Amino acid sequence: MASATLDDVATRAGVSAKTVSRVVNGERSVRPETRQRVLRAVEQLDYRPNLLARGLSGAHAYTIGLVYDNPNAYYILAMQQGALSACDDLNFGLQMRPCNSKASALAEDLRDFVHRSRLSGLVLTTPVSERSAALQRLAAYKIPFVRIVSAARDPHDGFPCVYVDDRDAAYAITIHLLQLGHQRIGFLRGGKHHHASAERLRGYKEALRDYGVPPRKELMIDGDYVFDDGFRGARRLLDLAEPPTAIFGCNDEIAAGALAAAQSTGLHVPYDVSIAGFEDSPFSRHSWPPLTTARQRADIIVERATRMLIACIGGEDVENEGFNPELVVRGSTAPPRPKSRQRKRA
Amino acid sequence: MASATLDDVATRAGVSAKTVSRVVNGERSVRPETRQRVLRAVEQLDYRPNLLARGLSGAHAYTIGLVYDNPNAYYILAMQQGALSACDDLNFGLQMRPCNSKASALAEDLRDFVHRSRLSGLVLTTPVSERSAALQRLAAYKIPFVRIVSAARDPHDGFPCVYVDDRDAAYAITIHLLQLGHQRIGFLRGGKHHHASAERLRGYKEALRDYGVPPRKELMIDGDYVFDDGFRGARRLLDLAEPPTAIFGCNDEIAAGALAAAQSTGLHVPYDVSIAGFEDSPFSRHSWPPLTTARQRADIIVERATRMLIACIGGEDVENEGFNPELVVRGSTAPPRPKSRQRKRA
DNA sequence: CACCACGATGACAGCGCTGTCATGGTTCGA
DNA sequence: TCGAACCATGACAGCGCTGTCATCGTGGTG
Repeated sequence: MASATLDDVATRAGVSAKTVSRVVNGERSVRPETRQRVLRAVEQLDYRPNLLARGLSGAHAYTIGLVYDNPNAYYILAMQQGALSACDDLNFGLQMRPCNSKASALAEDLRDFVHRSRLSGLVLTTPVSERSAALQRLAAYKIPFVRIVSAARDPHDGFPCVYVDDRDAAYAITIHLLQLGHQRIGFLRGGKHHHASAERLRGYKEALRDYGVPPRKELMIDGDYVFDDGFRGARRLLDLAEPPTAIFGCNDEIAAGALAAAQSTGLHVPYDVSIAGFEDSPFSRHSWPPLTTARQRADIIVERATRMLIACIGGEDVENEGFNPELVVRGSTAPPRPKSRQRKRA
Repeated sequence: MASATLDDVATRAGVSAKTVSRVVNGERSVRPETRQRVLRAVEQLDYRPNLLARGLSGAHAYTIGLVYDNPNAYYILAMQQGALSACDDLNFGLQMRPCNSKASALAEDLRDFVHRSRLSGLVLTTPVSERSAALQRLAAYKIPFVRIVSAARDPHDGFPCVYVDDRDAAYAITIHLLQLGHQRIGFLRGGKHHHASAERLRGYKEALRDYGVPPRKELMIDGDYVFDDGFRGARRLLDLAEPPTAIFGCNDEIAAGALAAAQSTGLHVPYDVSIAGFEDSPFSRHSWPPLTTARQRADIIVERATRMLIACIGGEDVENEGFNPELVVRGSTAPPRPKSRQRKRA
């Protein structure tokens, strides 16, 4: 009924409880032969360490925190899934924590969160992971963390991270639009305080440059990662004297807003205007037409980050790792209408 | 630095640790005067019980589990928010757990989850809360739980619950459509194994009956709570010889699918066909046109359920409580076109 | 060969709390 | 008036684990 304890395993393996503890925690100084005996006993008894006891006794609770501040439900859920799967696998607990990344006392809020539950460390997702002052403070508090950032390359700044090349994916999307024949491509930017949005903007600009298309200020519109800003931004673009023939939204929700704006104006997507998003959230699959976008496997990315964090906590050296989102072409992008038939509204 | 312990509080209040424990846990037998002294000390030291120690020592871990099996990200997130806010407030921990409600060993999976973390109890959300065989087993395992169910009235079945009157809300939505002048109203049903979907269907039928409109088999289509089924179902409805002038989707995602189907067929919503959803998820606000729907405050409902559960665990008697979703009218519903102009496609 | 360093292991205390039981004081009824 | 019943409180052990330190055996070194 009650699950096996360290002592049960120790008795069965003919060693002391402390030795079992050593094996379970992957400490070095155990003879391979002893280790084998212990592992066998662990398996036979289906032993699983009691997180409560571990936490009470040890220096930390063998539990990590997943910290997010994001309006995107699908994204958060995917991240939770990824973190949960890593934690389950490695016998760690998981605390999920929404937070306010703009709070001035962010680092202190997180510190309290960590101390209260004696957390072993944090996985910081964007945009929390981009508040560099807070990161410094967390490091000063000796709180281990792994962060997920938007960068083309390993930042090599001393903090472990998983980096996602948003620039590259935005570049690919823009190239896709250019290859379809679009020359006037609107860009709806998301969250100024998200580094990812700057990276995506960069990818967009670099693609234009490589195709010899001059960037135009009036085609780039600021906003937040929300539907309404996508809607408003797209309206502004479509009301221009010379409106864009394609719109690239900085994430799927923005793109969904743009799609709604186009439809509310009587335009047909993709015939009158092409629309692309970013993220491959269900949004992009569940609109009509479904959105061309960039697939980001948040679950896999966060699972990786979680494993890195737990390795760090265990004192292992870890290497930063990069991910590339991939282009997903769906029905919301098509070649522009020939000039003569442009701007015809239903 | 390190936070205060029971002993610190005890010393300050001039009592034993056990007495502080009694006060903190709301046990009866403490003199009001002593209680006051202790509470003052607790406040002064900003004492918060250590969940790890509590769990290790006590019969349970002062932590509850939130169990869900739902494809709807917004819904889950809202529920998490609600549970978190109650737990934070009451010094309980929270474990969030997706699960497979169709698993035959559901009760045993949950039991293992509870035992492994020594959870104090579970909040069961739909459809997990509707697997009555599993509920019986959980009760037999002596696992406390509070469930959220779809019912017009307190079920009085001995298990505590929060009940949501889906029937009533579906009735209101259908009446809204009838009052606009619709006579042929399609119904896209969601998840057969969700009791809520049966309740919503019931509300739909009862509204038709009260308006003297005969229900028609061919206008009610089965499916799951997913976009694709909404899309396919709506296509089937719109392809009928005499298609409906309004479609009621069993949740917002289904309705979004129906919306996409209508648009993909060249129909204009709401002029050619009205569409209503259920749930008030961002989906319903972020489509074009935004969806008429029924607002369900999942966060508030789950917060209430969580408080009930914790009260139960503390040995208090609790009363079941009901919630009514409310009708939200948006742009996706309008009077049907006059007969002569119907079925004109763009 | 004596000595030391080091690797492998175990004994033991204690993390912060609650459950159990004991204690002393008070109240109540016969 | 006395004992039973009861209330308020405290002493103490122990939940399952890890950190610290002690112990023992081994191999290398001068």
